[in-house]
Amino acid sequence: MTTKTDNWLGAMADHVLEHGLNTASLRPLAKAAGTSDRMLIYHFGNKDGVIAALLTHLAQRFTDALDANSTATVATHADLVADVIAFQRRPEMAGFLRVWFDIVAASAHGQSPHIRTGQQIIAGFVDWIAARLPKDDPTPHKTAKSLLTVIEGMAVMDALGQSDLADAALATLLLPGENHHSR
Amino acid sequence: MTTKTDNWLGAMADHVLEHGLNTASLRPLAKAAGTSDRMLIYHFGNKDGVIAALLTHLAQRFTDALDANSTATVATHADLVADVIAFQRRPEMAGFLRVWFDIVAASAHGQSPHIRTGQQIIAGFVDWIAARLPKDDPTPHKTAKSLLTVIEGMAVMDALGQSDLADAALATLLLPGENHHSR
DNA sequence: CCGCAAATGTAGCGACCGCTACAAGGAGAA
DNA sequence: TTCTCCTTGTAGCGGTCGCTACATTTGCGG
Repeated sequence: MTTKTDNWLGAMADHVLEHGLNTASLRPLAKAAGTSDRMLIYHFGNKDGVIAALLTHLAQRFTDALDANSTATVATHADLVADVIAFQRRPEMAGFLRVWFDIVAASAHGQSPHIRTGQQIIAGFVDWIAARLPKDDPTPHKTAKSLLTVIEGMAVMDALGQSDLADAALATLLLPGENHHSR
Repeated sequence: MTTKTDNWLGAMADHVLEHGLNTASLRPLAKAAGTSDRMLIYHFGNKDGVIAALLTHLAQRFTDALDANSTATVATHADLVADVIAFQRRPEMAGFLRVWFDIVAASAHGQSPHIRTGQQIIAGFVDWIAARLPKDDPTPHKTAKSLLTVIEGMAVMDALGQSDLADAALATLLLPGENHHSR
């Protein structure tokens, strides 16, 4: 059964996806959940408890969104990365991207719950990518990590309104033909 | 000559590099600058003016830090990226990284001054990389954009405490030998 | 010196923050 | 019913926020 606090978390997550995580405060969160700040403190202990619960809920939501978009395996690394980027650029994913960079920024400031959630999301993302890699990859997990790093870099460029720069990276890095210098 | 507000900006930038940009408020900023919130509002109009001035100052500082670290050209893309990452991982750059992700997060939320500053920093960074590329690169600017995208992805992984993941990406993406699937 | 405008200090406003004291429901056990 | 404990509403505390009204000082041109 879904508990009352679970319902709250769903509504609060919607609010956070719309308005941001790091600027969220108790009274607006409570209003979005149809309750009061008094109750949030009562059931989660303090604001940190609310944020921690929200973070795990959001991580679960992101994993679910990935699985719901579970495409078949693709032929090339470039195709896979292009698919993921196209997925991230869908309008309904904009909220996730906003919250994602809120998490990354908080992690850069050393906030432990955010770091843990970020690692959790990364781990799920790596698995999801590895499962969709061409079957002949001898080290799919390692390949997935590399591709995800590129994807994150492209997401940064997208956030800065530099999607063209992200696309250039995709073309240069992952398409055969032009290649790298040896020593 | 350096104006009074310039001195303020330097001190406020120090404060922001230490304590974060998005959580900065007027009174602590003023204290760091040796003045009062009253004066910040008087000389910059409002808080947005203070932040905007701080953003351009910080962008200039980052560019200066890059130029001060102006190494010679390197032999391979992997070497160049590895150098940049080693540079970003130096302890004295930690504040910049924190502020950088504050800027990225704010950009993801659509805050125009942050987006503009982010683009400015990216542009300077691309130029800096392009100038250090092996001389035989036919399209150094384009190559620099791709490498910077990887660097940003690695920086995200670093912020999340996943430096090993970043290193794996560097090894797989930019080292010759193992390579990519064709269609 | 005077006059005046720029610069600065002091004090505080109204709003929001996280959180808490206190009392009142509300449901189940005796 | 009555007792008890979990839950909830009301009200407000002390603090910080961005910002402003008002008075005072400072420095410069005449």
